[in-house]
Amino acid sequence: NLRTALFNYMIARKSGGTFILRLDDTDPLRSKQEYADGIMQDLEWLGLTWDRVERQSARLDRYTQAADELRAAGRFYECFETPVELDLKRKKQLNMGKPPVYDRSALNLSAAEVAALRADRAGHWRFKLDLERIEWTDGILGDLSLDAASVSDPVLIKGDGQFLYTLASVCDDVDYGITHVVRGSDHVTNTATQIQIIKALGGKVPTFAHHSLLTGPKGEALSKRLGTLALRDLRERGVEPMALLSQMARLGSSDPVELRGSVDELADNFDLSKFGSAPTKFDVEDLMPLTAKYVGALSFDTMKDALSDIGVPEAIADDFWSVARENITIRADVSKWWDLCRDGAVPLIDDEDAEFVATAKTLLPAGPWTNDTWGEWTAAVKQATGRKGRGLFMPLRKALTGQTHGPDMSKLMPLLQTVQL
RNA sequence: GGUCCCUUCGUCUAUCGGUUAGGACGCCAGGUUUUCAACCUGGAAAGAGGGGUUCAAUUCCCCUAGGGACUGCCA
Repeated sequence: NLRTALFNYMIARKSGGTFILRLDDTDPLRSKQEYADGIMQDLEWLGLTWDRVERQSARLDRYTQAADELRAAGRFYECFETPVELDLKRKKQLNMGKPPVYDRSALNLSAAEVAALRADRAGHWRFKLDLERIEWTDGILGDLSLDAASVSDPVLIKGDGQFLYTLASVCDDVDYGITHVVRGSDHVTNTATQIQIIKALGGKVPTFAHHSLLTGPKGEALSKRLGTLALRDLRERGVEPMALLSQMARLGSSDPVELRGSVDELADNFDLSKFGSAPTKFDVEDLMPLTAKYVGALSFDTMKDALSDIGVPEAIADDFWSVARENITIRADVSKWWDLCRDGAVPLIDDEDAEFVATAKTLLPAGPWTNDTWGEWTAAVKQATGRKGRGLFMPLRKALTGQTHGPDMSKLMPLLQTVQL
């Protein structure tokens, strides 16, 4: 969903268009304000700003009018099968090896039969497809076509009078003058029937583009992993919006995935035609290196408050950030380095280095340490032990930080408030 | 069952009949840096399988296999 929104956002921004957030809320039971709020919060977190919001629930009159138009054009007919009956029909067709397409038996009802059925139950309304080959050129998939006979006449109004997504969205697209419909390829079949409805309503058919769907790293449907891939989860894991956006804007295209500073920058080089049509594998873990890169580039001013929150003294906060920034993945990781600076680390000393480290310890200068301390100390240790290079530095790094990786030692030493060596 | 789309290095992809099949990320190896990282250079790494058409097929056609999607009074 994010990818679709992002594509649309970028196309709108790049072409000077309008990005409309449309809430498909025709079903009052399933449409709650909190859901809409959730969507808007996610978009805000990502920095995808919309130019206006449209609610389908506010346009019911318009949909009624559109339905009347279709009826007048003879493209709309009332059906009375119950869901159970329809289900049974489908199963029967399947059993006979036939496609489960609605048989249009409602078309054969006499006026008297319709009257009788109406008295008994509420009918639902279907759009009568022209049984022709529907063709269009997709912005990503190229030339497509679908035989209308292979799909059922779409239901546009439910028995309870509720308008369905297909009618409402087509109607909106026509009224708002939508030029580009960019969505997942799970909608290609819908597109075929929607083209006919748009034409029946006298609207101009927009440009359609269907992007491939993402799968997990092993090619499995993403929906199976959705539990851990919600935007909210990614946010909690510390994934940075720009990392996510950078990934989503390019994954599946022939452009390399590179961290960009803003959505506008991403939009500049965005080109739908560079996307492939095959399902695209997506690995959440790929987001972490991008996040690390983004976080590493964050200015001290941006991090100032966060650093003060974890107790970094103002006097050394700037220096601390410049040391920590390149050694963390997510923002929250700074606290690990601050813990180390504040409390020291349990020394990591290999057996063969025990004697060496003991010697080094006796040569450790008294505080306060400066940027020169590391150089002076290692020089003294080098002279005393004859060690050099990696064999000299690594054991000292491990003794002081308890780790094999980390910041530039000369810059880290002055920041160590405590040493457990 | 039907319909639609798809299949090139591990991953995302380029190639619009003739290429040493290119790039990016990742990976490996060197180099550089008095540490970590970064950086530089180099390297390994691919046309699902089978038939055609053609002087020539990754490219065009067919079949098979595999993947994705749709097949709702959901969106």
